[in-house]
Amino acid sequence: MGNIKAIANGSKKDVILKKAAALFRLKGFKASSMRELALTIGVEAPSLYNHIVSKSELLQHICFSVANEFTLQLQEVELSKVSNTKKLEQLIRFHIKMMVHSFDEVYVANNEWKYLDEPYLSDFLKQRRVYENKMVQLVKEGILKKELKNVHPYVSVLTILSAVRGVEFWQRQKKDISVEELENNMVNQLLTGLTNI
Amino acid sequence: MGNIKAIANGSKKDVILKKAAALFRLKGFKASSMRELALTIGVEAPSLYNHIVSKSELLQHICFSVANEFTLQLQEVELSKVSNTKKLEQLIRFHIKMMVHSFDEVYVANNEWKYLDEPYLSDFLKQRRVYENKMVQLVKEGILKKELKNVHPYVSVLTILSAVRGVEFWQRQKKDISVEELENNMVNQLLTGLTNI
DNA sequence: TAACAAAACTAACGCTTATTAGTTTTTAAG
DNA sequence: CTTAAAAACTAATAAGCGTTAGTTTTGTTA
Repeated sequence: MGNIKAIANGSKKDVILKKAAALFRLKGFKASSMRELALTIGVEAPSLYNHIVSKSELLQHICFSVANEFTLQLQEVELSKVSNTKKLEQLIRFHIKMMVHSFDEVYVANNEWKYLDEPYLSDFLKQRRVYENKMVQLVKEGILKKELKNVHPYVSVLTILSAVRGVEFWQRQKKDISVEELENNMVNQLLTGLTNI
Repeated sequence: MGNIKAIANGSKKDVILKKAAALFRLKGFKASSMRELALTIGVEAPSLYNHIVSKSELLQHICFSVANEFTLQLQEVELSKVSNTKKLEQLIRFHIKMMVHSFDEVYVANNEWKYLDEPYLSDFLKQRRVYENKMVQLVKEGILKKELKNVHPYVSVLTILSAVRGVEFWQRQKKDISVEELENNMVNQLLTGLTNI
């Protein structure tokens, strides 16, 4: 039929991973068939198995490469010598940028992780829990330093992490607003609110 | 094997719908089989078809009953004679309450609507678009009345609607914080922000 | 050009799926 | 008790799934 075109500096597996992320995002992991994935690549389904181990492996790779990117960025932010408010702002901006530039992958990690097999499922959830707890810690410290209002730290983190996922909807009608505008508006609403006083 | 126990004031179909919402929420629509649904009800899979038309019909019913509840509440809020800020607050609180009290159904409507068949899929998306646009209008008016900051209305609505979905995470560890506390904290963060000044 | 490895192909397997057909059991009314 | 309807059952179907086996084509190096 055809053959898998490797992109510059990327293996054929990378091509499969990219197409898989796009398909899984669009149709969901369970509703995406290996035959359909192969079709978007221009190859027969069994040919994929010369490059990958299984369908599950694709999901694992997508979920953990996203999780690792977030974990890495969090570690970097934690080390930086700025206020806790600024740290939270940096994280919010990073989340938005990830949603914009790696939309398929982030969406899949956010919405399809439940189809991970063990032990990957437990590992993923653990990594996410650690991430959340570290953000909660940032908020707690910000409150102690009087930078932040006396909010419930966990609810605050949960609100932030959910809010940034709203970029998903922006993806569909990105025409009339730039990434910078999106980012600034979202950061402002989360940090300083919507109302005048 | 068994038989479907109708709950007080509800048909057997209602029982199936309730169990379907719970299963679809937990495993996702595509990964939920009619056999497994039947098992949770205590009946063989083909027996379900004495009460329902198809698996798709279950999803349609769940999605549209949720969508209609939100649409109805929005109409009520629009008619009330309070400030636009208060209208938005009422809507946020309603979203949180729905996430708390009809979690399975709202989650399914939020996350599994893509598996709706046509023409239901288009109808659902249209109804959601209308809902979003009406919220955008509330924000626009609030800005004109100087109640609200000069934010980008669409980004603001998208942030609010995503943020309230964060209640999903609260559902897993609801022990150490009450619904009221959750609701007040989330409303405050969205309307007045996280930072001191 | 010969030889070897990589990667494509076709065919098929075993399994699961939603759903239908046909039959038996349960429930409710006269 | 009889009867009719409702709702359960068993068995089976056709379609789709991820994946494997075995074979052929393609690409690379000597």
